[in-house]
Amino acid sequence: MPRAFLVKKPSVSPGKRSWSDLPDHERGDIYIPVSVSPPVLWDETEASTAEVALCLSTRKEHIRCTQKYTQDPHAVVSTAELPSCTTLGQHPSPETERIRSSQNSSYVRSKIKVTTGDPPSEAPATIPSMTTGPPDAVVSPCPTVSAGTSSAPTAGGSYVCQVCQKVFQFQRMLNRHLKCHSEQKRHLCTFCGKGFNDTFDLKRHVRTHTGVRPYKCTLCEKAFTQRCSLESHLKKIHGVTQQYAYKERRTKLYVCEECGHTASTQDALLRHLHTQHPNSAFLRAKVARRQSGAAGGVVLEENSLPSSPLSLHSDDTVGSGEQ
DNA sequence: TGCTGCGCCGATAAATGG
DNA sequence: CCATTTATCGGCGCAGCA
Repeated sequence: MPRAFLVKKPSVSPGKRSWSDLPDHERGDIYIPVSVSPPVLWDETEASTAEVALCLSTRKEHIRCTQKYTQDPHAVVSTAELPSCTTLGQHPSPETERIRSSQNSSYVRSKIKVTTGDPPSEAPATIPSMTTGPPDAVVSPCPTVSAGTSSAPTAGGSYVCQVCQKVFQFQRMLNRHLKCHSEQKRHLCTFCGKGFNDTFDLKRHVRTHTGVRPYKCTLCEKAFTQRCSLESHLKKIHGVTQQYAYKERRTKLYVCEECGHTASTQDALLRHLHTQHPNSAFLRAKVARRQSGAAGGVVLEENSLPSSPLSLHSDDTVGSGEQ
């Protein structure tokens, strides 16, 4: 999908970022952590999170740590052999908390994409009130309000975002798009406090903290957090181009975010979880969801914490595969 | 049965480090 | 400069709900 509507934004050195010096609208979608505390879902049998801190003390150290084990064939093959820094859901030690807080200033960086379509010169952090759109298009409401109150599409059959004037063919596309303008429904990383509009985005991000790298190169020992990174590596380093049709879905990989273990089927992942992580948040969430479904859809607070990476597990690796 | 939200995926931008 | 990492966001499948 071409992204011609994307434009570059002047880079800002993350190490020099001073959030207090920036107006809200320039902070973009970087969440300013208020109180980031992980849920109490700790597995006492797991190793100390001090090792996490050691791995995450700086970005450089973090990379060194993850690369060290990703280049170690013994480390990447078996999930149980992964370093403890890949384990989620452990009680944060003071050291870990210190590292996390330090990361807020040195690790998080702005990656704001700006859409074209004649947006306001200074995109405000708060969504402006609705303005008049093109006469033949349905105008989106303020994203901070309900995104589903637009009427049916007009003869043009288009839905227009009033923030950036982008046009969508379907209302649900517009609703989805409005999230990127909204301050609501942020999914917060418990490691660094960064916010995301999508749980999957948060899940991917958390891998940068945990060291989980599900996508492993079969030709060398490198591993990656994102599939596209692996495909890029295969193409550039090994000259292997994946043969996929345009928009063809790759084989789904079921990832255990507890340790990075991957499975080709949901059943295999569940077996792994039952044997290796019987107290995992994912399994607990699965049980809780079953119970909540029986109780009328009440979601347990523990599994609905938006800031918890563990909360991802409830719909994470299973996700659509469960659907 | 259609609508909607959620989650996943992929394309791609941008930053980083060797 | 290039490989890699990380982040953003549109597209889409699926399940739940009215």
